[in-house]
Amino acid sequence: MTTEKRRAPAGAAVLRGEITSAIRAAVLQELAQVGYGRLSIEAVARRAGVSKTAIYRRWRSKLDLVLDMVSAVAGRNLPLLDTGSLLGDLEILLHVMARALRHRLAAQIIPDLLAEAARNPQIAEKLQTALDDYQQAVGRILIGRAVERGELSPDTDRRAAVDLIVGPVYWRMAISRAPLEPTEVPRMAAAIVAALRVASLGPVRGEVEV
Amino acid sequence: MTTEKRRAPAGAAVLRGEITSAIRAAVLQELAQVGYGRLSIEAVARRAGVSKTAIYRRWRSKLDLVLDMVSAVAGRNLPLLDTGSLLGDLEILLHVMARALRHRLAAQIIPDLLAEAARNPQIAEKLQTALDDYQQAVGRILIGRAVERGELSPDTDRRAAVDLIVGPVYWRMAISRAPLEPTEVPRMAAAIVAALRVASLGPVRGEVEV
DNA sequence: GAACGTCGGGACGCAACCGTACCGTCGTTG
DNA sequence: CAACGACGGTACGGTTGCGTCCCGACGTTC
Repeated sequence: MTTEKRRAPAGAAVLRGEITSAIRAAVLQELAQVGYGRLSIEAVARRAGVSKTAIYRRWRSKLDLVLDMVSAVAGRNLPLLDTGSLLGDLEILLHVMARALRHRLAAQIIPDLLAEAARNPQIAEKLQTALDDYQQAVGRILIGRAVERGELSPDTDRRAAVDLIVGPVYWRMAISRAPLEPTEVPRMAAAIVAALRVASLGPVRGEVEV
Repeated sequence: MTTEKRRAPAGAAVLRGEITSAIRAAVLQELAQVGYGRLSIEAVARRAGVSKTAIYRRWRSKLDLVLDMVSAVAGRNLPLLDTGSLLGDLEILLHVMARALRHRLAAQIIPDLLAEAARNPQIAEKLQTALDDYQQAVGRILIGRAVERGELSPDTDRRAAVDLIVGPVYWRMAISRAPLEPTEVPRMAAAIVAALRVASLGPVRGEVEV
């Protein structure tokens, strides 16, 4: 046995990036069109104009493929401008979310994967992690700044705050699927600010009589 | 040819209700476990302990089956108590929604079907109709009453109001999938009331500088 | 109590997809 | 310029599900 040095792969023996990109794009299209449940490697290959082998060489399975794409997208940060006021920050966040959800692909894929996450532990982990990061970022940045400025009480419940912030836009665009005009954003932001102020005051008396 | 009267089907020649129920239950279980995309008649039959034929005799196809179940569930009304105040009404609505979404089946099936609706026109029609009804009911009942009481301005945007009301609970329970403690409901309701008051004031000046 | 007629069940042909094995191709490296 | 070695593509067996057809079973009605 000779312990000879392996030559580094080169020439035609190297993954072609164009093909990898084609596969990624095809996956997004398929994901939007048929959802994760019915996503088939064959269809992806067909759409990408590529052989199945090309896919299996890059990812071990369908799950692997999707997980990889999720982490690629979900890893992005959330670089929000600091406008100097909770209201301004909120408007920007809402605009960013609305713009993202306006894309056909995103508006179909995100709800689909979130639903899938409820039953697939692997996807759930990746996705919930990303989601938690996102929510924590929103909480830390938006709420944190507002607290520093004195706009909100320091013991604001971040989770509850995030629900109030993110819920309405998501409902409107991903569930109700009605367009959110950019002109509506300021009003929604103002409403949310009011909600956050009240929510940060702590528990409210007002039990419902049953 | 004798034009004899047909005897009405009777005896063993009649659909057995118990089997229909078994199928319905099995569909819900399967829908929750694998989603609409991967829902298979065979699996439903297996789980229900029934033959495929039994299913095809009742519904023409998978789509038919699901559509039928959707309309059965979605047809329900929303009989909200009138507590005399927007806050009280809101608390009840939130409790009702939270309770519904706490059920494992509902929490899995609803987001799944909503995602599916985005790509399947038939489901979309049935589901969006139900959703619109629901939203209109919320708008008409909750907002309408509040307007009558003078708690909100008459020209409140109902769609925007519904987003503010329904979005946060849905996000918390169906997307973020964190439990919503009953004790949190009053605070959330109070926050939403504040948001609605502000939102009903009409457009807000406060464009974001970019 | 016999005839009726739909019932549920099993089997079938067809189609789609999974994941793998093999084969000729091709660009770089030494 | 020749040898290397991973590349992309085709072909394959196995599995699963769809929707249909035919069969014996069975309870009511006349």
